[in-house]
Formats: sequence, structure tokens, C-alpha cells
Amino acid sequence: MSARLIRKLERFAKLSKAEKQALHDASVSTLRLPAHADLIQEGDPADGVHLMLEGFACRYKLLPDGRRQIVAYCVPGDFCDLRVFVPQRMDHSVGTMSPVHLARLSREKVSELTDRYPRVTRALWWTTLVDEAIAREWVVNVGQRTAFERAAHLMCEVFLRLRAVGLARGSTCELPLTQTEIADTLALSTVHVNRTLMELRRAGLITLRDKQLTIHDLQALQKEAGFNSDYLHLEASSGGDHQSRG
Amino acid sequence: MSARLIRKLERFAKLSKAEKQALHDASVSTLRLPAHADLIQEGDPADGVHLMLEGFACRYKLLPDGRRQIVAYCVPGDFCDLRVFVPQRMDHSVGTMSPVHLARLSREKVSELTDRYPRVTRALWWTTLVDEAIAREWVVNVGQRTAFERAAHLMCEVFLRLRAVGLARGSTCELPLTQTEIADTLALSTVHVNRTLMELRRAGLITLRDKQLTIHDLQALQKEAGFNSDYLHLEASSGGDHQSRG
DNA sequence: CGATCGTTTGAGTTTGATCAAATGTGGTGG
DNA sequence: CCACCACATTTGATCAAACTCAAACGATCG
Repeated sequence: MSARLIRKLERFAKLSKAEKQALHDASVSTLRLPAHADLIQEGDPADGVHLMLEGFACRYKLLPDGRRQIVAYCVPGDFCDLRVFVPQRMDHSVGTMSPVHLARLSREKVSELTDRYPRVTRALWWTTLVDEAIAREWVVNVGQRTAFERAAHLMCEVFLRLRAVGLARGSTCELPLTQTEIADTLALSTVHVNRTLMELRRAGLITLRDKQLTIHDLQALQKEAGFNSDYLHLEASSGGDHQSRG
Repeated sequence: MSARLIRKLERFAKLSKAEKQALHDASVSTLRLPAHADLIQEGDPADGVHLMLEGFACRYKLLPDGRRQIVAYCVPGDFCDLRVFVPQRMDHSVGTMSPVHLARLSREKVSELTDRYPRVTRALWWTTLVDEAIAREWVVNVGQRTAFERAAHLMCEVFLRLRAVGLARGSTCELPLTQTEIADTLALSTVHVNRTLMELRRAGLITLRDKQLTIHDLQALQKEAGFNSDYLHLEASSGGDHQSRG
């Protein structure tokens, strides 16, 4: 299964061979979707567990009148619907933004896995806490920052998240989003996104061409964005080791 | 300990006497704070676990230039810092909005508790998933809705969350917030919040006086807000019952 | 009885939205 | 290879929601 996931989980706690193997064995099949397709729709029963292997997807919500807000990005190593013990309906949709490759995990196997390996449970729980931290930062982004800061902040986040799972080459990474999708992410109009991206380019901070994002000066971009990476919890932490029973 | 918490957890899964007792025993002390005080500051080591017993608190983030965004409310039955296995620094602050009464839980006891009772682990994990769902809805609120809709939406959420833990009387509940705090929640200026609240009152939807919120027509308010309560996951779900060992 | 804090009101400004249209681009089929 | 289409990006002009500044008003408290 996904080396990205293992890499991510091991930021939280070192996993044993058996644990990694068990994670691997939970994957029962694989799935490909084209760009701009829905993987999950709001209201669907949340019974599967999908793991991103390749590509970009997003969580989004629609308002009755058609307004759309993207509330999270899913990149390789992320789960789309880690609701193993919560067989409730999805409260949001998940759609692809680029062609996507997914692993489908068996609910039962994940359930067994977490029963047997408390450290894995904690690591998975921890990933959902990071997702929550990201969601909170997005509230700040959309609520308080200017269009320019918002866009800069998003670029920083995407770049660091991808780099953390080995998907950056130097200062370049994929960013296969249309400006409409960026607009729905940042809560701006497409027109304004366009102007804001041009401003970022003119400021010499980024290049965004052919779905490739290059950050010319990460320090400067972070400064402009008011970006603090703490919320991504990227540093290793050995948090799973102090368990009282094993 | 908090009957509110038990009530909340049992929306997810029925707990045994032993489980409830263990939860109860995890509480080692109690703590009172006045309104407008910080319980946790960004950067603090996240080593405690605090459970709200009474009052209102909020999670917030400050930007370098002083802009503030409240990213979540903590009400009775909520944890302020359920990071048992993640001894990392807090990426946000937690402050009180009214006088607050808290239970302090021992990290070790919670850790033992989750080792012994997988169903409790799942219930706790589930509460963090609900928090995440709320954070996502807040992105939508701040990102897409008008000032009027935002305010209406917040009133619906607070009322339903309080009612779910037994803190509503009829169509009335506490709302001990200043307009400045509402402004930092909704990402609006205080002036605009003031006008928006007046509009809600003039529309006959709510009364907000002496820190008491009364919703005159919940249906109508929800309609105005575009409010769909699914994300709060208020209905009981018996999700913890399909465990494979226990 | 000032002092502090919160709410309310008014006037002018700004950020970003909306509407409209031109330009660029990738894919398809003739 | 070119015509065409759909879609994405870019540009311009106008508009409106919400902000800022400023000040008055009202409670609460030592």
C-alpha cells in the first residue's frame, strides 16, 4: 500500500514490521477516477475507507443555491473517509481535481487492525487530529486573510504537505487545480483569484504553469502569507510510544 | 464527572457501567476560570486534558498583526485539548468567554482507559471527528455565507449543541458572548455584527438579551441560514458496537 | 461618580463581487 | 492539418457588502 501513508504515520510513531504489514493487508483493491469526478457524495453511507495514492481530491460542501466551498484537500497518503467506527452518512462530498488513484480498504480489516495494534489506532487518530488542525487554519485563512495572503498561504500549505510525503522536487510540486477550484477553496471569485495569482507571480514569489507550482522564495512567501507551519505537525514526535500496555 | 460528556458519548455508543466509572475516575481535579481568560496559549505543551463542565470557551488563533479568528466553541461536554497521544505544542489558544468550570483529567488515566476500553477510545475519537466536521462547516460559513446567514447559522448551531447536552430550556439557551467575540467568530467587524443581529431581531427570528438566546422559529431560522444539522451528528448511531474484540 | 466596557448609530471607503467579453488552449473530428 | 468546441484564463467596468473611523449612548463596577 501507500508508502506515503506509512511515511506520514511514522511522523507520529515508529511502526513495527507487523504493523506495517497489517496496514498493507488492509488494502483490498485499487481504484482510478478521472479528474472532476465525485468519489463520495454528501449523504452517502460512510462505509468504505479510501486512501489517496496519487492525485488531488477535495472535500466540499454545496449550499442550496449552488455556492460551493472546498473545505479540505486530499493528497497522497491522506484518507478520504476514515470513519471506520462511524457508519453515519457523509456530511460532505469528496471530488477529484486531477486523475486520482485510490486504495480501497476493508472496513473489517481496519477494525481488526485497530483492535490488535493500539499504536496504529493512535497514529490514525492522530492523522484525523491533523486534518482538524488544517480545517481550523482554513477557517482563519478564509476569515481573516486578504486575497493575496490567502493564496500565498494555500501555496505554502500544499507545497509543504506534498514535500512531507516525498512529492516535491526542489521547490516545485504539482498543483493540478483550475482557478475556479482555487476560488472555491479560498472563497473568492475566479476573477479575483486570477488577479491575485498574477500578483503573486509579479511579486516573483511563485510560478504556476502547466499545473506545476514553483515557489521561488519559501521564506518570503511564508512571510507574506503569515504562514506558520506548526498546524501541519510535520516534525516527528514519537507520541505513540508512551502507551501503558502494548 | 460530566454527565454532559457521557450523554454525548452515548450518542455514539452505549457505555457499560465500568466504562462510565473509568471515565469518571480519570478526572483528578476541577478548575474554575473567569470570563475572558486564557486556558491554553498557542505554543503550550499539550499535556493536560480539560473537559468543559460549565460555561463557554473558544479556540482561537491570532495573526501577527493582531487579527483574531475564533475557530471553535467549547461548551459543556467538550474537551479543550484531547491530545492524549500527541504531546506536541498547541497550534492554537483556548480562552474563556464566560466563567468556566473544568475537569482536569490525568493523561495517564486517559491513556490507560483507552487501552482497556476500545469502545471508549472509539467514542472519544468520534468526538474529535465531530469537532472536525464542525470546523469544516465553519469554513463554509465564513467562506460562503452572507453576514445574515452566518449569524443565523451560528445561532442554530449553538442552540442545537447546547440542547443536545441538556442545556436548553424550550427554545432558549445561554449565549454569553460579546459582539466582539461574535465578530471574531463570524469574521465580521463588530459594527456589522451589531447591525446583523438587529436584523435578525427585526425579522422576529431571535431574541438575544442578557446573554440569553431565544429562537422564535427554529425552522425559519434554519431556512434563512441554509442550516443542515447533519454535520453535528446529533442522532444516536450505535457505531461502537461492531467491534471484533472487546 | 468617573472609568471601563459593550452596544448602537452615522458617514465615507475599500475589497472583492458581478457582469461582460476577449483571449488562450487542449481535444476532437472531418 | 485545420475548423471547431469546450473550457480556462485574462481584462475591463461597475457595483455592493462589509470595513473603518468616529462618536454617542448605556450598563456595570470599584
